[in-house]
Amino acid sequence: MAVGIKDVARAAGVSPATVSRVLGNGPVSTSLRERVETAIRLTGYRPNLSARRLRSQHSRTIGLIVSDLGNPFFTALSRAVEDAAYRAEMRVVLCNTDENPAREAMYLRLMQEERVTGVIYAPTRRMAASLGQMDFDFPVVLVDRTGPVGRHDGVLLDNRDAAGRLADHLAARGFRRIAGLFGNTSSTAEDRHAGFVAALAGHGLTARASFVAPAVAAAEEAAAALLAGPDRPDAIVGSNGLILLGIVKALKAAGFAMPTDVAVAGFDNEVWTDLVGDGVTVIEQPVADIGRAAMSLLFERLQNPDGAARTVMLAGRLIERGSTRRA
Amino acid sequence: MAVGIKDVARAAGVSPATVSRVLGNGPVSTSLRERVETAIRLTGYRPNLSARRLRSQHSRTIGLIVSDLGNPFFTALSRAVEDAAYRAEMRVVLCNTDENPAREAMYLRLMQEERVTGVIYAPTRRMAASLGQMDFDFPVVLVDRTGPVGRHDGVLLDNRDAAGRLADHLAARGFRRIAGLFGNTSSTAEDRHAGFVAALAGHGLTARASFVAPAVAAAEEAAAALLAGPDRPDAIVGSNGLILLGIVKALKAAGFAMPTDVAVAGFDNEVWTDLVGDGVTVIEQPVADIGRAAMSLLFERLQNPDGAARTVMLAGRLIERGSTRRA
DNA sequence: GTGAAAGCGCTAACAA
DNA sequence: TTGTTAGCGCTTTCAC
Repeated sequence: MAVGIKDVARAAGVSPATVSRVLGNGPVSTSLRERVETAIRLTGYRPNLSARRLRSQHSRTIGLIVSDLGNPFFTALSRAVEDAAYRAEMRVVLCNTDENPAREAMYLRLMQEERVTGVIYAPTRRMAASLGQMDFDFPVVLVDRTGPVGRHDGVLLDNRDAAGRLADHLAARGFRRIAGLFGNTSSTAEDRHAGFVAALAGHGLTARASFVAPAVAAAEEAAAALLAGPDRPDAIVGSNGLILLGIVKALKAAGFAMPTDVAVAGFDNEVWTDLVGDGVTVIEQPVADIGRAAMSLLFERLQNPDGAARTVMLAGRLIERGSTRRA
Repeated sequence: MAVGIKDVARAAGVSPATVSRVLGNGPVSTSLRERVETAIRLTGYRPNLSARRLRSQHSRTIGLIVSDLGNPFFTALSRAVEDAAYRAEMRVVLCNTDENPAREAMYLRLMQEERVTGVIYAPTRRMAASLGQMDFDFPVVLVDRTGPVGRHDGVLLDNRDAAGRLADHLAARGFRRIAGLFGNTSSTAEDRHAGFVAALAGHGLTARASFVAPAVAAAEEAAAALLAGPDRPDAIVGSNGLILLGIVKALKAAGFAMPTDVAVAGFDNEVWTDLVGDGVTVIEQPVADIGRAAMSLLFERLQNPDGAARTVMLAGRLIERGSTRRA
């Protein structure tokens, strides 16, 4: 059957404690360490992580709870987090909630049962509301989205600013009948909406904004309705990469060309955005920086559990492409 | 401090064993069960998974080791696997190796230490070669790629057939100077290469095939070289979605139009493929089916550990689009 | 149906 | 530096 620490100890002629010290880089003489290491190799011993964690009371595991792995933003984020964790010799449990609060709750419970060291978490708006009443035995760092004020650390894009710059850009290019599709599950989409509407108002323009499920199909449908309806917009904005894609698909299906018939712009510099037509104007997010910042906040919080909650805000970058060129 | 099973037992006036039975849906009278459940709620008790796993000797965890989460094929696969696991009340630990054998080895070791119930795994070609000498205490199901013959269950696209159909399609459309870029890390790319070359030979054509890193930048560079070199191909094929994207980007950068100057086709029906120009001809993989089949194989193997290794092969679907239309 | 007792595999505390 | 001992929090006998 499975070989345990005692078998290794016997094989090396030492006590289990010494084997344990070798495993944990504890103080062991070189000669014993070598004997133990050979014994480990010979027996094919693999330490049992459950036992280690139970005894040592720390899991060296961080939970990453994202809302949609089908969204390249979150896959990029995951990589950055995993990378940082790897360097810190920690494991990452990756949880995908599909913007479903029930799954979020399930995963939060799981994280508690796993006794994780910390969690990095992009909550839905609905779950963020309940987050205020919940207590966790580990620090939680929110990414991409906000939660109850002052309760958790967080890393965010400056969404209002970025959306405002998008609005300014469209207004400056002479577009006037501007519509926007925003996700209906995140604080982030709300913030982008607010920044967008406010900036347009500053130019004396009224935004035609609506909230949709942050998914390609839903956005495509909503965009098709906009295009078929009366008073067709001359520009449409999407609040994330999936929504933006839906808009572009709807345009294509309806046979509209991109800057000429309707201008398009949005968030997330996804690979396809510079491939379609003359490219789609987007706000690029510093995704890797967001992931790294979240990990830093988490580690700092572990050092200093009682400091005040901090929110790091990063700036987006406007990439102007053909889809908003003015005729 | 953290509340344990004993605290709950005390609060409910029962023994720890009874609380444990409630947790595990064991035989408990309704009245006691209710008392225990209230006590759990009142105390905010969360069972310690490490302790449960240690004692019960099963982790209810499956490991999913994929080679590139930046590849939509693998994110789609992950969803299918996670979905099936969720229904089976199992957890998934998602591991991304970035086609790096060192990371694969690290994760395989981790899976052993976690005492996972089973693993679903897309190995690099290099790691697949060493897989024959490795022994695991859990079943391994290979996905998308093959390993040592007869050693593990597996789920695969019928790659030779699919690549052959792509070749036939191009030949039938009258293309003659056909080049192909294939990934250099997977058995799958090899198989596609073989099927492609063989099918073209059947039409009396010689394929100009080369192997590149399965990533956008590498493919873009290789494609640019093909386009700039002598005897420019009239069609280029990419062996997966990332490579295909690189090819399309190179064409765009060089100012070539898609069916007219050079035809393009490849694997994976990614979202952008029907958006660029008149669409890119692709082989679509039944990704969700692949994931489900892998989970089925895994569960069946757990039931019947000694049966012969099985390989499930699924057919791809050719989607003809504008990028291979003949002038 | 319920409780008492043993022990999963390891590491931490203490002693030597 | 090394070994001995105890016990992390739970589930699983085994009695009743």
